[in-house]
Amino acid sequence: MRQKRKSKKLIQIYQKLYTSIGPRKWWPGDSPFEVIIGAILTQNTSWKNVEKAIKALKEKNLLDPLKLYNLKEDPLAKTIKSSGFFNIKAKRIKNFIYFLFEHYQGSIEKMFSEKLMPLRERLLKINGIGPETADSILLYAGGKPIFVVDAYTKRILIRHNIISKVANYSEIQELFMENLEKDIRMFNEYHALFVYIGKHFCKRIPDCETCPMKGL
DNA sequence: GACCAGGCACATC
DNA sequence: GATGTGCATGGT
Repeated sequence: MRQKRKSKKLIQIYQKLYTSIGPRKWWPGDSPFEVIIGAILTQNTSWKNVEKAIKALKEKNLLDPLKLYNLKEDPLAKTIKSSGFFNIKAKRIKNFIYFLFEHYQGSIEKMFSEKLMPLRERLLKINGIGPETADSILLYAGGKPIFVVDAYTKRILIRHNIISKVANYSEIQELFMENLEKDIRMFNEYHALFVYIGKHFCKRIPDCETCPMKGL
């Protein structure tokens, strides 16, 4: 498909999803820091289980960079137990916190004052932060124009014959970044709408008949 | 009781 | 570089 057609197609899908489903108001969270912690906790995990973990952190008054800096890994793991993979996620949160203090004196604001791509490269060097987590942090916590790709995005695009089964993260991301305006608001909604479609229609056993993307 | 969920790192070939 | 596996809880 030529560039212009691709771009038209992607805009068409977005408009269909937005008009039939409406704004998703993502990311649920009271602060950029909460969004970052949520992004790590939701790795291969249902959001319901993540919400419980975040609630537990709030109840212990631990949802704060310095508090987490001073908290040992073991009590952190116990607190986020409901999110699954709790030992490894406790490590990943601590890795991010150490990064935040090492480079930005623990300030989320200072971190996000960095330019998009240099910051993305730095985030990706943290053990436990991969492309989806990094991009979620950049877009939903930092308000930066980057397109987030996830398992739902890939599944939906494969089923609509827009990408091949072997397409990797950066190929899928480039499809959107190179064919759409770098519009933060749209990137925010677009990914959230894909998650909605993935959860409700484009499941392992898909429900294509009532799916808003039917025919696209 | 199997299967899945808003990934990632690491081992092995 | 591609493919497989461990990490773990809670909902359907």
